[in-house]
Amino acid sequence: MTAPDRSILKALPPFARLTDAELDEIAATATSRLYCAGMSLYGQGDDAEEFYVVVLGRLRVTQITSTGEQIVVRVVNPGELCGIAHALGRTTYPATAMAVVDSVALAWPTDRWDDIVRRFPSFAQVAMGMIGGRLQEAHARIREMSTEVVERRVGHTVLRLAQQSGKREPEGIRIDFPISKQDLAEMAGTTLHTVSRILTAWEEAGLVGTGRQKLLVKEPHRLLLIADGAEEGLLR
Amino acid sequence: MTAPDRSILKALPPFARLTDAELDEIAATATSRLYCAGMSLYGQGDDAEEFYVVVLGRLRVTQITSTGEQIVVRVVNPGELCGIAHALGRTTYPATAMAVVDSVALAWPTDRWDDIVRRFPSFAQVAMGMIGGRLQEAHARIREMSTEVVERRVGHTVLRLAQQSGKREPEGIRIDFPISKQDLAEMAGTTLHTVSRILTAWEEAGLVGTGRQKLLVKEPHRLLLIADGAEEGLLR
DNA sequence: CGGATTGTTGAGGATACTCAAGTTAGGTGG
DNA sequence: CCACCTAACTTGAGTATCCTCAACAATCCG
Repeated sequence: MTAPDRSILKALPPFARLTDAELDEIAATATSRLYCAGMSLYGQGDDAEEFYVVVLGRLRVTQITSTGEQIVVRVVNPGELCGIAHALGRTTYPATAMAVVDSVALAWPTDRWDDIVRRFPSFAQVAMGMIGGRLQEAHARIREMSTEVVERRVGHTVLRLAQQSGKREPEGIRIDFPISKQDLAEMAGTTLHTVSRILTAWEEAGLVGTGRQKLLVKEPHRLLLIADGAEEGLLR
Repeated sequence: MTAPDRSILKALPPFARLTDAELDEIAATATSRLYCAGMSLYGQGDDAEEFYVVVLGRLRVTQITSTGEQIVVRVVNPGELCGIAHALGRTTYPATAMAVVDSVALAWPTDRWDDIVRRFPSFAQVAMGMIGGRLQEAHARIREMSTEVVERRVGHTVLRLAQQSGKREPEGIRIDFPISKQDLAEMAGTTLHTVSRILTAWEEAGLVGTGRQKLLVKEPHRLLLIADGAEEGLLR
């Protein structure tokens, strides 16, 4: 609920190249908020009154279709922007953002966006690069869903997750926040049943470790071979 | 091959709000190029040496996967940016852009991008909005591919095409550049066989008119009902 | 007019979904 | 701390959708 200190901003990529005076000015209009696991920052269809930068924790961004199915658009990691509907030319949020673990985010009123972009080109540049990264990820998903069989799609989904949000550990790359089979299914465009069968097969082969909302990628390299089609799938 | 006149720039959304002096300055570093149908502006994997704004014609942007399958990323219409790999944080083009009809585009050296963005916030704002639109379209495709059966997916693909690149005519909305069944399949994530069957069924119902690389949407409203699942599909 | 590209249509079959039933894990309250 | 309850997950069986394979037809262009 309080305005953040400049040192917090400085550690976030969008603000990394600003001077102390500039940071203070930007910090002055920000609000720091704590979201407990399960709380949402904003909902699909709401007026886009604020935009956010995540400081700590993880968010899951989802969309609901008109027929009630849900898809996971992305996971938001610390340092990333979200809720920037205005920059994308919208007045409402196209999706819902929810904290999957206790999270801290900075919020600015949406009408600060244009001013910040205009006055701080380095912010604009980083923001555009982040949007670009999301666009490329989206195209990768489209490509995968168009051309790959489920097992490879789930492979790429898991690998992307490991790369973007994973934590290196002695045994492998751990996804250190709760992720359900249903979530993975909604990311890969399949059902939780199919994800369950695939992960069980991979677990038996020692590629991954799974559990209730748990995921550990033990052999990313071999998983990549499967995802890229260089090695036969393990299902069935 | 020649530098363009400021009046040409002024008609393009990214430059619409600049002064004559600013336009002249931007025009000075631009090259106007004619691409005959079938020529490519750049290829997937090439160094991103230039970015473009299309003035006339249509481009088709495609990606080839490691296994040789192709997908259509998008169609580029006059007034739109393309080849902005640098802005998205890349050094190479992630896709190939090819003229589907004779087209004119303006080209700038990639290293002009940062300078233009920094000095002309209105350009930056329009550019970000365009990238945002692409991101939303990509998410719509992901949502459709995750949750919808083929016929509805093809419906949404055709409707998007009609909306973005169609031309109102007495009989309906015409796609006035060559578009093959294979192209539609690569946009909808299916095969040309399935697209052919679906369009034949729609044609028999009077929803569309089709032909070799031709497409006319006669009843967009009824097609929308099918695409949105409010009405039964016509296939089989 | 001939070749090449694009599109049509049918048959068969595999992939992955749906439906169903049960199991495990974790959190909560007594 | 244990019992219970719910949410998450597993596994099996049957089947629909849509892809693959195949052969042919139509259209365009030079």
